[in-house]
This record gives sequence, C-alpha cells and structure tokens, in this order.
Amino acid sequence: MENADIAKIFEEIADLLEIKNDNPFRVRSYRNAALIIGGFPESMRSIVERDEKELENIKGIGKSIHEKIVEIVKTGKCQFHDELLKELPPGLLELLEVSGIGPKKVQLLYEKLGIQSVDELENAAKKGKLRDLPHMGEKTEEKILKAIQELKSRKGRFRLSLALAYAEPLVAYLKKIPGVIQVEPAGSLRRWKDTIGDVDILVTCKKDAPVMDRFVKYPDVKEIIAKGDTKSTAILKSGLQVDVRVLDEKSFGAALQYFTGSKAHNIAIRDRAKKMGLKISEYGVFEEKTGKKVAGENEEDVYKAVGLPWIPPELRENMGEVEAAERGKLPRLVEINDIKGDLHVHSSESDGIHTLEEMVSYAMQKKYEYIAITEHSKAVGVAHGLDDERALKQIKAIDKINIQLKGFKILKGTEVDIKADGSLDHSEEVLRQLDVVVGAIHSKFNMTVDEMTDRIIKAMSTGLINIIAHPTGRIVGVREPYPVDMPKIIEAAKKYGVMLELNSYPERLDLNDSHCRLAKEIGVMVAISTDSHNRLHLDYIRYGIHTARRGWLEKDDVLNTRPLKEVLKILKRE
DNA sequence: GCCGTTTTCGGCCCGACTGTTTTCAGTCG
Ligand SMILES: Nc1nc2c(ncn2[C@H]2C[C@H](O)[C@@H](COP(=O)(O)OP(=O)(O)OP(=O)(O)O)O2)c(=O)[nH]1
Ligand SMILES: [Mg+2]
Ligand SMILES: [Mg+2]
Ligand SMILES: [Zn+2]
Repeated sequence: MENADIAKIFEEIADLLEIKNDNPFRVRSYRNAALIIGGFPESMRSIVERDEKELENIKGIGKSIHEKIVEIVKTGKCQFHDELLKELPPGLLELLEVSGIGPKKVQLLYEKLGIQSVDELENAAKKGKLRDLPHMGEKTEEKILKAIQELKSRKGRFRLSLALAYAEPLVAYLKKIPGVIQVEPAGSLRRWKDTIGDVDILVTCKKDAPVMDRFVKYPDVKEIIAKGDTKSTAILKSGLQVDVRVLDEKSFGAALQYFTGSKAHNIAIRDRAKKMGLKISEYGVFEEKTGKKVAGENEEDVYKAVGLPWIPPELRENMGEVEAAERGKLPRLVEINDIKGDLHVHSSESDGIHTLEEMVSYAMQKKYEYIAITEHSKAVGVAHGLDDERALKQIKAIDKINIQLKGFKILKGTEVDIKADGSLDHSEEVLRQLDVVVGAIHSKFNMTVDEMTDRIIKAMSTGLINIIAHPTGRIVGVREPYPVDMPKIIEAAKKYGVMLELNSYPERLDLNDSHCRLAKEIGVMVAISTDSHNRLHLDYIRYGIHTARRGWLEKDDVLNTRPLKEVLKILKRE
C-alpha cells in the first residue's frame, strides 16, 4: 500500500459519504487527508513502522484518520471503506467522473432508476428516462451524453510543459481582443505544478469588451461547456479544458489571488480573513460589517489586508506557507538568475543531438560559468554509453577545449550507471579523474523497496559519486517511481556527502517538489540540472527552478547557484 | 472529521453557471 493507494481509499470514502448525504465537513476532512497523503514525501508505511505517533503531527490528520492509516498499512484494508462499499455499489464512484454529475444526482439515479455504471447511465439518457426525475429534463440528458463522450476520451492530467504549450497561444489570442487590459495564466499553471488538470486564465478588461464571445470562437475550441458574463469553460481539440474568468481591473489582485489557488490555500486565507472581520472573494477584501472594500487591485494588498506578506504562487498549497508568512519565515526562493551552470548535460558523444562545442556555446549565451558533460556509461547501450577508454578520450578532449575558453569551464563528468548490485559502470581510476560524477539507475527497476534503496545507498557509499540523478526514476504520467525509500536515501546522502539532482526535464521533474522540501529539511543540497540532450533543453532549467521553489528551496540549498570555484570545492571527493 | 487570536465545542470560503425551477438546487471554480 503506497501513499497513492491510501489517498485513493480516503478519496473514495469521501465520495461515498457524500453520496450518502453525510456531513459535508466530514467529507472535506477525508478529501483533505487524501490530498495531504497523496503529496507526502515519506510513505505512510515507513512512518507507521518507525513510530505511528508521528502521524499526529500532520495537520489535517486526526484520531480517526490516523487509526485508519495504521489499519490500512498493517492489514491492507480499511473496514469503514469496505462497509461503505457494501452499502453502495462501487460503480457509483465512476458515475461521479462524468462532469456535471455530482453526489446528489448519483444518489437520485441510483435510487430511482437503479443506475450503477456509466454504461447504464448512457442507456437511460438515450432512452429519455432521465427527464422524469426532479430537476432534470431533455437538456440534462443531452448534456450527460456529451459529458460521457468527453469522459471516454479523457486523457487525464496534462504535463506542465504540454499545458503551457496550449496556454501560450490562447493567452496571446485573448490579449488581442479589443478592450482587454491584462491576461494572466492562473491556477496550477501559475503555481507550476508538475501536472495540470485544466488551464485557468484570468482576464481584466474595459466594460463591454467581447471577451467571452471571442474566447468561445478560438479556433482550437472543440466544445463549450459553459459561457457566462464573467466565467466560461471550453474544451480544446486536444481534450484540455480551459476556464476563463473575466473581471474588472479594479479586482485584478483579488481575482488573481482567487484564481491562482490552490483551493486549500484560498480556504485558509479566507478563513483567516473571516476571523479578522473581513471577507475575501475574487472581487476584493471587504469589511464584514460595513461592506467597505479595503483591497483588491493588486495581490500584495490582498495579503497585506490579512496581515501577511505576499506569498509566492509556488508555495500556495496550504502546506505551512500561511503560518510561515505570519511568522515572517517565508523562504527567499531560488530564482532562475541565481543559476550559474548545469551539471548534467549530454553531447553527441553519447545520445545527445549537438556536439560538445555546440552545447558549450549555448551555455555561454545563457551566461553560465560552467557545464558538466555527463555522458552515459556503457551499460546504457541504447544511448551509446562510453566505456572507460572513450571516457578517457573525452577527458583529454575537454582539457584541450578548456584551454581556449575564457570565463567558462567544461567540467569533465559522467552519468555513470548504477548497476543492480550498486556497483558503478566505470573504473575507479576513470571516476577519480573526473570533476563530477553523476550516478543514476537506468535498468532493473523491478526490485523491492529495500533492495532498490540499498542499491542506491551502496553506490553513494563508494565515495565516488557526487550527485544522484533523477533519484526516483518517474516519468510524469507514464511511469511511477521505482520503489525507493526517499527519506532513507536523503539521510544516506547526508551521511555520505552526496547531493541529489532535481532533473528539470518536464517529463521527469525528479526530485519532485515534496522531496526537495524533505532534502532541505534534512540538509542535503540539490543540483538543479537539465539532462540536456540538445541545446534547447538547457532552457528546461525553468521547470526545475519552479519545482525547486515549490519545494521551498532557497539559493543556498541549490548547488549550481554557486560560482565555479565553490562548486569545484564542493565536488572534490576524498 | 478536524481544530483552537471566540479554544475541547461549535464552526468549517465564497461565488458563477445551468436547467429547472416559479424561487433554487446542484455542480463546479
Ligand atoms: N475559494 C475557492 N477557490 C477555488 C475553489 N475551487 C477552485 N478554486 C480556485 C483555486 C484554484 O486554483 C482555481 C482553479 O481551479 P482548478 O479546479 O482549475 O484547480 P487548479 O488549477 O488549482 O488545479 P488543476 O491542475 O486544474 O487540477 O480556482 C473553491 O472551492 N473555493
Ligand atoms: Mg486548473
Ligand atoms: Mg479550472
Ligand atoms: Zn542523463
């Protein structure tokens, strides 16, 4: 039982309770717990094994949910969940996936028509059986049929980079509408989450600007879900959903604060306002008694009105940022301009596209002081990995080029394969001649957690490795992380003086946000690298930076914010 | 079910859009 499985159980408990018309705040508690556990950096299993009392320290997890986590970890089951599933058929859960269908309709459909699955719902709608139910008519049937089609072709959450690629031209299109003043991506895009459920765009404009009419005519729109004066929703041909919110420029700050979220952050901020006698909505901050508007034009004022400094969007997950802001303890997050070099770069010598010289010239354009050339080793055959001999040749070649470079240095490196037994795919003799050794797992993923964790720790214990690359091996939306105990890895990294990579490839973003935060807590430095295989990949650094910011990292927590001299000192192995 | 600048009970964010309704419930952001 991994965290994702436990989160799913609580999510289902929330859904089932909601269908049963249970207390909505109880429902929220389960849903909130699912959110917390799903994003937690350490597995519930290892917390329970070490000391289950630690669960009590997690905000949002109380006695009841605590007990259920322990039960699930120990027995693999949750009795309460099982009982709910005896009362209600499991098919009701899939009905909730149909957009427009919520708990009340599910209950109604089940009780009046015995509908227990999406297929049954589709049949009933086609036969016109739904229109007899209260609050439903012919239009509802049509809408449900459309929503079922949409569900069947739904692809799940989009990679951040892909969602951005769809959002950018739409933003440009909206900016050209007459009367439009500002167009800002908001939601999870502005928070730089690794995956995006839908794109949220905030627009401010002069009165009567035809924003919504033009939005729904955007050539890439496939279907209009809703269209109102201030809020519309459409689905693009790619299947990506877009929400556009339009407000007056006087509300820009409050609207951006609202639409950036996260939902949990908004609730926390609004709750705080309420306790101060204020009310926050997307229109502004208002005094509860008089209704007088006290903020709204810009975001900073909204936070100021509730006694807080402005909080960077990447932190707005209600994971301690409100408390930190209150105590003046917000981190000074790392910025893209802090980056002085890139420590994971390939050239055409292994599986890169561009030559070493081409990579260097682009890095110099970016005003970097250094990059490390880190080719694969021979075990990664598909990538033309280097054996010792080729590695030695490359060392000599780099030495030669370095002589001619001014104000820039190529670090001699490798992305050495960590073999199944934890040994490294180059000789110690070669590894000792390199400036930086990046170690990574590339095959044999089907190990137990303990085996995989030991494998990586063994590699770290050789004293030959500086950095572990893409430490969990996940591919966003494609491959789960291999089983590995990250807290143990991070502790071992601390012990052996090894650093961890945040791989900036948008398909990887590995370490992820919560692991970055754990690394900082434990005191392990993170290297934000791009793993570039062509020169434009060097620009992927921005994904890494924003993910690091989501993990609360500051400049000093990041290895490659340091100038060349310092980095070389840190990379020196005993 | 959770939690504590109204602390161990009582409150838990606030508003838009739709389809049905004749005054609003449901769903969603
Ligand atoms: N106050 C408040 N704001 C909400 C609520 N639901 C959503 N929002 C705000 C905050 C969200 O970040 C923003 C956009 O909503 P989305 O459902 O698109 O969520 P978000 O973009 O955060 O994540 P996503 O990747 O789309 O799943 O709207 C809510 O229930 N209350
Ligand atoms: Mg969104
Ligand atoms: Mg949205
Ligand atoms: Zn690589």
